[in-house]
Amino acid sequence: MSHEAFPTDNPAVVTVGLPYANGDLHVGHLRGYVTGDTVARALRRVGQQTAFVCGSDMHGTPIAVNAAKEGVSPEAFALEYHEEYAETFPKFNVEFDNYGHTHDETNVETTQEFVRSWIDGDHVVEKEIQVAYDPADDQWLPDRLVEGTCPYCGEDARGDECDEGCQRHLEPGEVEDPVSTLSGNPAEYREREHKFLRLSDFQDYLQAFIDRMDGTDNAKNQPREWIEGELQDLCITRDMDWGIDYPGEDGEGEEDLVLYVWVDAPIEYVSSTKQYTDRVGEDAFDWEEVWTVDDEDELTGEDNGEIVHVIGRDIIQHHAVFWPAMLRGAGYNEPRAILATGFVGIDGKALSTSRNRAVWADEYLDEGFHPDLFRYYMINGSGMETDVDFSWDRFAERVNGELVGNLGNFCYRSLLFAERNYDGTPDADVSDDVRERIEDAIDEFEAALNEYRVRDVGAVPIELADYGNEYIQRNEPWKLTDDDPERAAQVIRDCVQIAKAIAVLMQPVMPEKADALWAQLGEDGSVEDARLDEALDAPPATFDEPEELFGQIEDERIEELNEKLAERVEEATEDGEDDAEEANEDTMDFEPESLTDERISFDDFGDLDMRVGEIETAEPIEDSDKLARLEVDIGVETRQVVAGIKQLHDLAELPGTRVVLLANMEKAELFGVESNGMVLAAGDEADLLTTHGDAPLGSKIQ
RNA sequence: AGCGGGAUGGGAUAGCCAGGAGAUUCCGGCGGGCUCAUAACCCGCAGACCGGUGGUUCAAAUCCACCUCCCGCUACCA
Repeated sequence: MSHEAFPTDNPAVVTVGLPYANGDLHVGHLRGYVTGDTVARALRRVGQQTAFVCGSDMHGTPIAVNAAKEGVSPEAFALEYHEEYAETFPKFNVEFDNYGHTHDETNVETTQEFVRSWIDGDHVVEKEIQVAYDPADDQWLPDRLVEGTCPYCGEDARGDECDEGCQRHLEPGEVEDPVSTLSGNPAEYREREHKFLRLSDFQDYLQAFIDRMDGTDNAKNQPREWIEGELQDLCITRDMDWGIDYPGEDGEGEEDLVLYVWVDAPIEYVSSTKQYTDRVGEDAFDWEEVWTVDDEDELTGEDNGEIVHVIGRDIIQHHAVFWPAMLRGAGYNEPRAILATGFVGIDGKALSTSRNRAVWADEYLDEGFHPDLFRYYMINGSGMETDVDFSWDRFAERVNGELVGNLGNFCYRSLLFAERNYDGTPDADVSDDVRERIEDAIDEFEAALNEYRVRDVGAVPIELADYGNEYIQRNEPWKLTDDDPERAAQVIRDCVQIAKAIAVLMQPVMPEKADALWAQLGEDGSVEDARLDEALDAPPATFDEPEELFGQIEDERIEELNEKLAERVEEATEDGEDDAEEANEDTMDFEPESLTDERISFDDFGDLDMRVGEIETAEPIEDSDKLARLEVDIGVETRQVVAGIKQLHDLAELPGTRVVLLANMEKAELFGVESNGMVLAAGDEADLLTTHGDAPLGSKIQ
């Protein structure tokens, strides 16, 4: 938009959101890294100097908690995952120029420099807040280090959110009956002074920034609510040992405070670029040309480097609000674009690691599938912004149909025909039509990249192969070899040229397969080093017999994989690690109330007039969180009842459900609606009582 | 609840920002062709009036309003 088209004279940095070193990688993570890698490769294709950097996110309370559970240090715990990630990414052809982590020396230094800049610029304020504290262990308990009871719904809740109950976000100090996640000791709240970054200092700046930033619609629009409203101060410190020390004034009295992970996490983008420069030298890539601003007043000037962030759509605010403010406060450059990808689902349902409804990175590779197939599926499956569903069925369908049948088949039949009849590229000129078609493909590649239409970038070679199949079919060179050899040579020359163009254009999405095709054409080196317009240069006059680029995935394979996945999900459910129904998780920790000692007489029981009924209608009561208005047929008449079950049941499914109704309950009026009776239900989840058989409506409970 | 994103032939997806001849591609169905090629490839047909209701316009899948359903975010979780 407001930016100069790629390639620019400045270097670019492409980043992907840091993986949190807390668990194995699955296809959901991989989508982002593949997208970022493809963007970086495509930028290089058009001649943009580009560094692709990332690193592991090592800090934060979840890692501290999980490390404690395993009895290892947070650093050792996180490092293990860090190394796993560093090894896994290249296996998916995600090749970072530098992959660091937030706990390394570079990031500690850079982060502290940032914070000092904010302090010097008077953007940091101090405030007293309530923090949970474990007096027995002399331990502060920020964020998830404390758990207790949700003040809103009474469910067990973590310190930061009511994760099992009402899903509400909880402020520090809100959780009732707090206990330490680490020791289980009861906790108390204490006043504690913390540091805050005054985001409102950057309000005007952010408003201008969001207007000139490029990227996906969600990334450009979602932050507006915050940026155009009142910006709260961001608490940037935590009472923990694990993290980067708050630099403070002369180190006095601040040594027990570390920085909030969302402070040092994005700064790793800068640190990782620095490390890249340290390794290759400033002449090869100068991090300062990208990250620092030559002229403070010229943020949008042409001298600044191009920063492109690829993230998941759940961390937009952090990258489009906090991060630009952090950069600005330290005198750094701003992002040119933020690309927020959608989520990945499995077989039409949400991916769930606890239920093991996931396809793991290692699993995919262990099954022997080529990484480029996965990359293709993720990039070409749908637009970057929308959620994409992964299923082995679809995977096989797309690989077999689009890669094997279309792209692979075209290249194979063309090169094989060329090799058998001409020993390589026929001696003829490329026809004008084909030349123009390839030129169009190159133009579309560049245009799509400049608008961050990554899917369209990936579609270019496929569409070219489509054209190729059509072209070869229409001209039937196999009929011409005898009748019109010159014409046959011409057609095959065109086809070989198209195959070469495909190799160049498919490289960002399928780098390894592109190289394989490149080699089959008899080209030297890697297609990675070929410029985009080399797609039009003549291929070598001779090359060897080609091989099939992609192999069919058999139906039996897919059946196996589906079964494996289904079994795994079932196992995870049976093991009770998690359950099919959200609510069942509560059942695990459920402790029934102790029994009442007081006994009642049979006559007392007889006072309760309970009847079998059937729900006829169920509709929500406006302005109420829980209440629903039910009409229940109890044989002799139909009763209107108000019941607190709105959140706990799908009202649309209730009509037809048999229930037990206390008919002689005193009448009540709730939210202006009369309740004439009471529907019996069990527990906090209001599990409705029903009949086992088919007792007629109106039957008395006795 | 507020904000953001989405709802398109049987399934999956594009188009919407820059409104215009009853809409893309893939899978599936039907009918042809070809045989160089991995039962691949090519051509043709059937099938959606583009979540619902209104509005703007000569013209709307595309703009506006309201509604329904799904997903995300809502600031000191990562």
